[in-house]
Amino acid sequence: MKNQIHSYLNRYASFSNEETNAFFSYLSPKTFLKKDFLLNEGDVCKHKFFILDGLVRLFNIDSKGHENIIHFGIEHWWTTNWESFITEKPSLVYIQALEDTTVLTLSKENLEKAYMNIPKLERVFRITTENMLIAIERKNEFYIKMSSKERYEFFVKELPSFVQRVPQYMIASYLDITPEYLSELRKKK
Amino acid sequence: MKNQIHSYLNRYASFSNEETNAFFSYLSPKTFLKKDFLLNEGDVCKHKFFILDGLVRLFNIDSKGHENIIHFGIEHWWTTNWESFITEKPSLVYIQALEDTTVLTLSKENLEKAYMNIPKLERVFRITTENMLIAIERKNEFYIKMSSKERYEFFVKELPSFVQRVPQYMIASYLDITPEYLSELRKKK
DNA sequence: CGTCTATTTGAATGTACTCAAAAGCGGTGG
DNA sequence: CCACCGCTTTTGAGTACATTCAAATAGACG
Repeated sequence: MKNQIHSYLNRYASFSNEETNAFFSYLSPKTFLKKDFLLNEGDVCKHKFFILDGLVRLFNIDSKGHENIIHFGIEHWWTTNWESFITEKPSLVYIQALEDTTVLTLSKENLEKAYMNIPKLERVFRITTENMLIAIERKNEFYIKMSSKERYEFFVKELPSFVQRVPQYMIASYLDITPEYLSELRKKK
Repeated sequence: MKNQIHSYLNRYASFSNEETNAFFSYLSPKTFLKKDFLLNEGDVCKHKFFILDGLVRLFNIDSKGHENIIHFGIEHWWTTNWESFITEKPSLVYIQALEDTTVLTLSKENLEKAYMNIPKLERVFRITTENMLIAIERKNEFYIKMSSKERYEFFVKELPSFVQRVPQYMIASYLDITPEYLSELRKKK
């Protein structure tokens, strides 16, 4: 698990073992059971989570009481509510484990310390944030142009493991399709 | 114009006049006439542009020959094709001036030099990239939930200056509405 | 004033949603 | 091991939202 962190850091700058260890010391492992919340609506999101094992969803509940899934998170991904984490305002979303999930937590406090002690980290996080930006924009461009059917087919093709692990109505929510209509689409195909 | 840059840099770290000047020396002004392209599809995007005055659009052309506007850029905003700029792959999009536009260009080469000479810049760009990420996610969440009508009303309310300066069919494109339907919506209202 | 571009209008169509109800499926207790 | 309960998925009818295509009208600019 330290390996994963080491290779993550060394993608965009070179870190000695000491530096990796220093960074690692800011992280602490935590386990959530299925249905546990990593973050509740209304709370300030004080951590980034590096998922070692498991699956989470980030969602909100709208004025009609409907859950809207915004992201999934899976092994080897960082997940957090960026907006709340950065602005330190109460979260509008929930993060919930869909399976028993083990994470490394990185508190905002520790992250700031880490930036101070290992300035090279700024570069790593600058670059990985840029990459996320690209990924989000690319996803948007695809999704906006696609019909519901195409979105679903794309999802199945790109993320087959999610199709196995996530109930269909949650996939529908993520793709902004009603569960009824997704069911129809699957039949037609 | 150096003021704008100075205040931009000092939002997230403190820069001396010397450092600001050093950064400024990496920038070079350039003027584009209305309809000129800052970036062509197929070219690698080698610059970030800080818009001093004017208005640009970033768009692609889909398989049916339709233009799809992805972003607008306006005074005091940075604009670029992130994906091409970062990956150095040919751009899938165009950036075009909708008015006569003056920018400061920052080449990727110069930006890398600047990171080397003024490491604090990593922090500034890390933070501003995070802020962009938040802005994009927030926009998505809003837009996904909104009907065409709501999207248009939101746009008019949030960005009234664009409504003045951008032709209606381009606003339709940006909001993913056909120009015909946007026309209807405006009538109904 | 004429030409080119942008906007509006209208009819027909398609895509996706709502609501209600039925069917399927998995786990739990008897 | 079966029966039941709760949750997920499917089915179907009716409807709303938004698109396509074609054509008319309006506006901007030389």
